[in-house]
Parts: sequence; C-alpha cells; structure tokens
Amino acid sequence: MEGADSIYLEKAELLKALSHPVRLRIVRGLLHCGCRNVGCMEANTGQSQSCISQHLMRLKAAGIVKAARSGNEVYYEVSDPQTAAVIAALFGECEEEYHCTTSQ
Amino acid sequence: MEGADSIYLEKAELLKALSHPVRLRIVRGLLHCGCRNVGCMEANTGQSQSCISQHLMRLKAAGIVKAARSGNEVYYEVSDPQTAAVIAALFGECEEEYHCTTSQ
DNA sequence: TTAGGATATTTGAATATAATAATATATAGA
DNA sequence: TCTATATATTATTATATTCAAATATCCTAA
Repeated sequence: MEGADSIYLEKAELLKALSHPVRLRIVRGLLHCGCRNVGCMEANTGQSQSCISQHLMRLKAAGIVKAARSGNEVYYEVSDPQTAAVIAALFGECEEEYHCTTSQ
Repeated sequence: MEGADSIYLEKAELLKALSHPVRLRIVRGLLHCGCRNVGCMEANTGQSQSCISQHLMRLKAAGIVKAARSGNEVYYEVSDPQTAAVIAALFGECEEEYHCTTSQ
C-alpha cells in the first residue's frame, strides 16, 4: 500500500469533520450559496443555536470553513478547496455549480 | 438549505465509514489493486489481524466493500461506486486509474 | 451605560469508536 | 482426524462524539 501515514491521517481528519449529517448540510449549503450565518442554519436544520455553533467550530478547526463578522452576525464560507471536490463527488454534482456570484 | 434529511444521513454514514486512516488506506489500496486480503493489509499497515478485520467488517457493513473467499483466504474489493469518486476527489486522483486489469 | 440580539464557550450525560487480547470458525493438507 | 494457517467474533477498556442546557461574549442601538 502506498503513501505516508500522515497523508491518511490528514485526509481521514477531513472526512471525519464532514461526516455528520448536520455538518454536511451546513457545508453543502455554504457551497450552494445558501445560508451563511448561524441563525439561518438554525432555522433550516431545526438544530439549536448551540449545536450549530459547535458544529461550525468543528468545521473551522478542521480548516474547512472560515468566518467573518459583520455587525453582530457572523458569516461563514468554505475555505478549503478539497472540500468542494469531495462534496461534489459525494453528491454527484459538478463542482462548477458552486461558484457563487450573489452574496446572500 | 436543500434536500431531505435521509440523504444527509446516508452520505454522512458513508463518510464516517471512510474517515479513519486505516480504513482509508485499505480502501485506497483496494482501488489501486494492491493488497486484497487481510494478511497483506496487516503487513502493510502494521495493524493487528483483529484490528484489520474489524475495520473490514465496518466497511462491509457500510456497503463499501465486499468479500469473496478463496481457499482459506478472503479477498476484498470495493463494491460501491460512490466511494471511488470520493476517494479520487480526496486524493486529487483520476478515477480512471482505478480500473484494475491484473488480479493480484 | 444599559438592554437586546447574535454567536461562542463550557459542562455534563449518553452514546459511539477504537485498540487489544482472547477465543472461535473455516479451510487445506498431512 | 489432527494441525496449521487465515480470518472473524467477542469482551473489555480507553477515548471521542454528540447534544442540550447554562452561561459568557461581542456588537448595536437606544
């Protein structure tokens, strides 16, 4: 079997961070230029504010997502290019669909 | 955010099954037509027989892999087409590399 | 400066995962 | 049948994940 251990560790970490229904939904929502702040995600997933925030922190820690505050809201976006490729493969979508022009 | 809950659950299950360094290594090894039985995986990963076998059972339960016995060895292969796409995206590879002609 | 809205952090309890060790099963060959 | 090899299963223990509840922080506006 090929490749160094650390590659597999790293890739496994990425998948682990994505492998939760709520986080998957959040990330795909971001790629599709839908909800970008916590309140919106809360409404769309039916999860509590705390829960969404915790999942976002998990995604941020994995380098998948980054945050920008605007007023008292925080807007998220996907900051990892690998992630878009994986999500596209997973949902059988075309990665090009993801390039947003409208700022929600 | 779009899509039914069950889709996200299902996709998350797939990712979860893949999100472990050893399982990732096993699956990628299978796609690249390398080790196909437990003994070989054991040697290549440095994990115990029991550990490898348990990971294989996890992959089998997720529908990612299927087994065929030949003599007293068991040969595995990737049986889920989605998985190949995800692994290819994750490692930045071309999925076409995966079609084996040699049976090891 | 105080109040309210939006988000983050902490804590605790329930559950899931992972590794090891020990044991069981299946097959092949003497 | 007995033995050896290959793989699977089970039990145990340690650790990680998840969610909910409570609390803290940050910003805006009055």
